[in-house]
Amino acid sequence: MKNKDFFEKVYAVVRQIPHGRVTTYGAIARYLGSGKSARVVGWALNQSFHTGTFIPAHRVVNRKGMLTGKHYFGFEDTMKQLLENEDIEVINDQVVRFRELFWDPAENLNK
DNA sequence: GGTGTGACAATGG
DNA sequence: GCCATTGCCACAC
Repeated sequence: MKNKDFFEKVYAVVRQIPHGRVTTYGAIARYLGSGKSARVVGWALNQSFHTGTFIPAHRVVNRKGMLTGKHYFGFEDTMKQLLENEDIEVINDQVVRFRELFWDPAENLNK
């Protein structure tokens, strides 16, 4: 098995994020079992664009609920628009009620 | 195979 | 509770 499987898992989890919900890199990392490889999760999303594999990365934010990677969408407004389309309030690149919209894959997907 | 980087997280002050 | 530093894992060069 190649370590690239890690990327596949990341993509799979992000795709399984329900509509109108958001999650954090750390939650995904823990779900994958790495736990401390939260950075790799974000990195995988960045590579996903390069590989052509699109995933709702706008639903994935850091633990602060901030849209750190909005710039990677091409246009900063793109990520914000997508979130607004999901009934998610985004103010100043920050998800409002992020704590309420937080979706933990480890509990919902029940690994 | 070692070094550097990265859309982070946890801990300490 | 916020700011600064450290640790961490995976991938590219």
